[in-house]
Amino acid sequence: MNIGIASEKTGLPSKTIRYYEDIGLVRPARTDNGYRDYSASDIHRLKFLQRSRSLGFSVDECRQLLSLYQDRARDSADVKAIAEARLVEIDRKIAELNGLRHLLHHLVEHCHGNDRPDCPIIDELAGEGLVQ
Amino acid sequence: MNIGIASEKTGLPSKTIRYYEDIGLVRPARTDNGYRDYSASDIHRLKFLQRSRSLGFSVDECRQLLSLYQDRARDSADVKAIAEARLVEIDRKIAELNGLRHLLHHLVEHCHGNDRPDCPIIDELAGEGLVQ
DNA sequence: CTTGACCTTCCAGCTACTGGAGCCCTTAGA
DNA sequence: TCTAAGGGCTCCAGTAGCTGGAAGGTCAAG
Repeated sequence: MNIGIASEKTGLPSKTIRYYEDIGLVRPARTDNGYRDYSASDIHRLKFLQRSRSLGFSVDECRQLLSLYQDRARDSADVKAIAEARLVEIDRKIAELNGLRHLLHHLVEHCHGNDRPDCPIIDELAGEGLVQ
Repeated sequence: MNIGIASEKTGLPSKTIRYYEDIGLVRPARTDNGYRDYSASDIHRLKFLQRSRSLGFSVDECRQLLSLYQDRARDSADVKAIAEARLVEIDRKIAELNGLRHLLHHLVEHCHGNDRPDCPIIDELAGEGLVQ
């Protein structure tokens, strides 16, 4: 199966699929003319990667998850640990963004947004602001 | 004022300050020995950048904000527009992360996390999962 | 005179791709 | 049989925003 079809089946751009090969996440066969030839199990692997990435796992975490996936004797605890670490990270990020959102919203609300120069947002950035 | 002191005063690493000079955000004088020499107004600019960056503005937005800051005849509306765009982006990101968090939390909750291989997280990633 | 803490420049690397150039292969139509 | 379109291939460079490190210059203290 050519890379274009693999791309359609997995929802990953061809460029990305080649990249995943570069970094050793997938190893398709090659046909005589040098084209990559994806098997059903390659497609499965790529879909696994697509889903993992879209759940926010880093490429390196995906690598670990893939190897746990292949490992019939894995401990589910190992998978859970990776997912929980991700969850903690996501929570941290959400909290950070909520903090920013709060500050920024506060500033935006106090800015008239007209044709005059006085602006609490700029004042804040300049260190003469609303927020202590 | 040497870069080390500027770093202390602004909370930005020296490397970052040099980088900001590279991309034209700040232009310190030089002393005879070739050392960068930061004036009070350079420090002010750097602090402005530090605050803007920590509020989540991109370097390019910081550039725009800085030039609005210098512009005594600015319209506060222009500043507000940049901040509002940032706010929209932050909200989008928060929503995305909340979605991920929800999914991942759901999966983690259903994983026993023991020494057995069966794991709904892996199943989900493999496309045989809980989530439709 | 030496030591150590600074400073300088330049180059490479990080994440996870993405775009583009320049080329080859295959297939359908004129 | 020629040609054009639409794949595919490799390799190189660029994205954001730094960060680390090498190799060297400068300065103040002891």
